[in-house]
Amino acid sequence: MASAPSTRLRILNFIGKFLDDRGYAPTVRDIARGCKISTPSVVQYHLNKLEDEGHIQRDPEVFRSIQLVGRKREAIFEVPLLGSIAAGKPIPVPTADSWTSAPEETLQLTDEVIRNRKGIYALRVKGNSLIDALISDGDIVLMQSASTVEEGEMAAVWLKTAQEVTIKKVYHEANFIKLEPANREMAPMHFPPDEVEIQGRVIGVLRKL
Amino acid sequence: MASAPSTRLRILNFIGKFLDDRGYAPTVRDIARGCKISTPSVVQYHLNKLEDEGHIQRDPEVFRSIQLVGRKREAIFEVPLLGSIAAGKPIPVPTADSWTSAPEETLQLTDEVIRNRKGIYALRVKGNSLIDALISDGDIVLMQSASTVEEGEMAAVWLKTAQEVTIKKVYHEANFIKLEPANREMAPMHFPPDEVEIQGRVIGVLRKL
DNA sequence: ACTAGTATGATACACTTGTTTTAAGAACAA
DNA sequence: TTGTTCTTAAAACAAGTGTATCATACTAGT
Repeated sequence: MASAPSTRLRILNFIGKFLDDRGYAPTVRDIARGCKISTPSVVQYHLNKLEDEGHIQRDPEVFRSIQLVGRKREAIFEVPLLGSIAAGKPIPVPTADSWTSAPEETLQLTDEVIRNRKGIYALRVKGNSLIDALISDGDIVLMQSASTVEEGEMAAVWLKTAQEVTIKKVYHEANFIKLEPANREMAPMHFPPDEVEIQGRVIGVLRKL
Repeated sequence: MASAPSTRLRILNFIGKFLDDRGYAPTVRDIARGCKISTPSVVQYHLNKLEDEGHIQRDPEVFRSIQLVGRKREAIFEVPLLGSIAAGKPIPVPTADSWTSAPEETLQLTDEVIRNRKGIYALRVKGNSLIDALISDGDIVLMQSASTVEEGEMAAVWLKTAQEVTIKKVYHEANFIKLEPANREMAPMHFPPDEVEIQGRVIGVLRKL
């Protein structure tokens, strides 16, 4: 068992702080200096313990290779904010160009949301035309490029004669395409297949207040 | 000017890849091996150029101190998912214990959403009782501990006699507290001050589809 | 008291690694 | 040509650094 506000813990905290401050890991002697330990061997001793306990991880013989386990690194994805989605306007669809040229604005999202899907972009919602999809003015919709979607997936669709974009769950029925609002209190609508055009899959909604 | 798919660029990409793979920076000799360069001095030469150009940054004499500028480090926050929010149940309010003991589940969010606010936690929404706040079943609500909120801020409030939790914009009026739904098509409600209890500030909603 | 496990200390070895020096070829402009 | 700049090359130095060894003290359990 660890005993006091032990040297062990001091070392662990020092490593974290060093990492935050400098961006790379401390050496054995950095730790010794920082924790007022007289000699590398004591640090070495505790580092071995910490590694056994699973708190840190390091590559033998490699300088500055200490890493804190449980600290995630580099799971951030930059998602381009390609424009806005508003009533009566087709949504901006990403072109080949969109991915290479730097967009004006980006969102930073984690792996958890992206789940290594490709072709993700974001649109800011303007107005309350999507209220039946439980999406309000100012929300950000995460899209994935797609011209078809699976049964029941949420998609942004363009209604040709209505000249309107909407977000609904899409089901393919016999001779119609059924569009079902996220808000189940509202009735689904049916359209002939050539009347709707899938603009992309909706994979998330983000509302910052 | 840089000329070809130059050695310079190869080195830069190698550094990035090495960083992703190993979690710490390569040495001059690592780079030489990885880019099929015969000698450290060539790498050294290009590293100096890259540093002049502002692409990398490093501390002289410090091993493995290369960092890519423009790469965010440590912008991920782990937000504990403390429970769920459902109709007719008070929401879980974080205790001192909640922050120290490891929660079963966490969300990873970026600085962009957290904006160095403290006391952030998350709740999963069960059921459709919050539909008038444009929040549906399965959504995740980001909360900040608070017992009072500013005018017009979105808050989770406990309605005492109704025995119900709801999410509304809060306004303090003469003798009443006005609760306004996010969905503006719906009417606001008024309650005497001792009838409502602020459980926390709502700082965001996340819907994964 | 005895022993085992834990923690601290001092010192030294050998390898890693940033850096310097010197050299030479290639591209380009004056 | 001449000179300058950019690039690749080889070798070596000196300091930084992980690691090992040996020794000492403290604590807890028997």
